[in-house]
Amino acid sequence: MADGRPSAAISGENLLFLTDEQLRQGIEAMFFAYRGFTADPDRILSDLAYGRAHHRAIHFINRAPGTTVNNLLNILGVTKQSLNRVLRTLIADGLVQSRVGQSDKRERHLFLTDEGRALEGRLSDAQRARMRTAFRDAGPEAVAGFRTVLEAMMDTEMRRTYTRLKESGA
Amino acid sequence: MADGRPSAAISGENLLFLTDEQLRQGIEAMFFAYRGFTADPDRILSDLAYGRAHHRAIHFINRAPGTTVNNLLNILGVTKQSLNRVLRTLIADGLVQSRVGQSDKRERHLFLTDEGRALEGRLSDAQRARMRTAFRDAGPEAVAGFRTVLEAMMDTEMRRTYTRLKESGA
DNA sequence: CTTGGAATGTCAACAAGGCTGACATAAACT
DNA sequence: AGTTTATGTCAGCCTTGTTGACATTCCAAG
Repeated sequence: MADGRPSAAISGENLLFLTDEQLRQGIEAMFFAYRGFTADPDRILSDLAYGRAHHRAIHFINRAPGTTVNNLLNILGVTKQSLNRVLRTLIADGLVQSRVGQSDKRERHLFLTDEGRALEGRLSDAQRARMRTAFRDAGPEAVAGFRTVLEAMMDTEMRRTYTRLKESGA
Repeated sequence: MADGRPSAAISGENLLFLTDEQLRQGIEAMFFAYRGFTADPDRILSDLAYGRAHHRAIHFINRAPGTTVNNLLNILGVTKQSLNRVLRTLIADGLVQSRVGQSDKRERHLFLTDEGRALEGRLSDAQRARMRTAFRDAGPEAVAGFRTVLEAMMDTEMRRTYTRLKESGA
């Protein structure tokens, strides 16, 4: 618990690697970087009376058009009631379209309208711009390391979801 | 905006580097990893009727004992009113002590009590455990890249704060 | 020294977005 | 057919963000 001392997990080449202080720096880096990560879309959204929750819904509907509410729930990791509130406003505002499933009429399939896609574009452009600058400044090897660590930090469940999306994408 | 195409910023060695698809994977990795990052402390906190805001306050008071409310505000990036509510409960519960400044009586200097330090320990232990596993699995070079990218992703202001904390720590 | 403004922190009220509970509808199983 | 399970919606609560109003303290100009 005291700083400077190497922490519990020491094995092989990691002798002087994982001090509590270094872990804490990693924690704080995550905290401050996440603020930067969300800052640009947040600015756009606040002008529109939307929040981060709307952004997340729009992002993943764009990523997997026709997805069901239930599927979106698993990706986002919130309750269906919470997601529903957000979807309701997006549908009312004409950014998202909800179609009753044909094989299973309990399901609603979600799509972005043209207007929804337009906002999605604005938001991703802003977020990608920052990511692009950061990636370029850091260089390809740093980016590879960045992704490796982030993947290792996810829960197993989320890593599976992430991987599935990744492979469906490219 | 279409995937597969290399994005705007192309320069030198980065020829095939920054496609929109890769940037989007970075964005999604951040999203899913941050969930994992906060999951363990969140579980502990929910048993105690505290939230992430309490965790953040406790973390940085521990990191910089005697800090003022105003200073904490700049670190956390929320309004003083919002922080104040959290601090009030922590003080009422005896986890944080607030002392009126001696040179400037408007200021309140914040300290963790023994009980506060105990909770801080539980929370950081949980969060560090995950970070340690991720770092170990990823290896030292990946960790270096991880930190480089995160730093590049911060706003200038936050990067300064982060660096100041980092240098005061080790 | 006093007075007006700036800095610091507190209290109150509101909004976004988490949560659980209750419920309607459709499907599936016995 | 009748019960159980899955999906989605509506209502209400809690945390934590926000702005507005205010008390206290400091400091600088007169």
